[in-house]
Amino acid sequence: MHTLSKNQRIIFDIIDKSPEPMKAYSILFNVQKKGIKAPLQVYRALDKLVEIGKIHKIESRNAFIACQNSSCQVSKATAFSICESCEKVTEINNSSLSKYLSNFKDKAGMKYSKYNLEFFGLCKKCTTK
Amino acid sequence: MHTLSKNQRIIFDIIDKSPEPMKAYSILFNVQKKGIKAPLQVYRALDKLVEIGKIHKIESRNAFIACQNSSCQVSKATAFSICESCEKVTEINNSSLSKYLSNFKDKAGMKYSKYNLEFFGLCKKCTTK
DNA sequence: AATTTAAATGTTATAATATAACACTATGTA
DNA sequence: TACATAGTGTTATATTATAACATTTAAATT
Ligand SMILES: [Zn+2]
Ligand SMILES: [Zn+2]
Ligand SMILES: [Zn+2]
Ligand SMILES: [Zn+2]
Repeated sequence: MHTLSKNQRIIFDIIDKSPEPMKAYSILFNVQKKGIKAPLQVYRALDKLVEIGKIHKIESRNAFIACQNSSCQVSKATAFSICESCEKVTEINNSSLSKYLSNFKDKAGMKYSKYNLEFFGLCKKCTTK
Repeated sequence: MHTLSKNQRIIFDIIDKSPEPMKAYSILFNVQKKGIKAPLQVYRALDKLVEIGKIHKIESRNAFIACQNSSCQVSKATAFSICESCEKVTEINNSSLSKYLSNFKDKAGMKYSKYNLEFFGLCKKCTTK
């Protein structure tokens, strides 16, 4: 089990507590009182946290979310649902989906080691509005 | 059928001719001789071209690729394979995959109108190296 | 054809996201 | 201790993207 460094812990905690994905400079702003003053300190911690699967990057939003899926130790197979109205993001944990995608083979004979899927739409709350 | 404006045409053509996804500022550099001088001119054309499905954005790379899939009029369901070694990107056109994903329903009852999937791995060429 | 509306353009400035380079410190291992 | 690896602090800079405003072009409506 990986033990987080000081900066990694600070930055993971703030992302983990956040109800929504956080952007790097919003994280920076929020951790300045804890002595983290430069973008690079944030990005280095983010890189590591992504690498070990504690957080994921929502590529379409340039934002980071804590892994909601305890089995997801490494960020190899990620899927998210994103509400285009309220921007709520949820990590999808569906074994049928992950099985289907992990076994997917294309014609070109490419061997995949990783995927990222982002669904967009309206969440239940925003649909009924 | 949508007819492209002058800037949209110039920018689509350069992306369409490119063997690899192009980044916005690389596009800008390449079209300056055609009178397009500012980032905004590029981004506005890119936005429109994405909207009408002539190009797609590869989110993990902040780069743009021409749609390889004539049936893909609108960018509602996109899938790509990305080689992490040579950065070759291919649009996946697989009806089983698109059917599976278009019909996917999550537990939260969210209705999806769009998805984007990016597979990562090594292409055939890079595997045998 | 004249009027109106919507879409696209040109331009300057600036915001937001991310990395390079270098010196230094902490931690684990032989 | 000596060595290797990972993490930190700092300054500067690169890259990606949008705001705001004036103007022009194209398309739709009368
Ligand atoms: Zn996860
Ligand atoms: Zn919502
Ligand atoms: Zn397409
Ligand atoms: Zn390759």
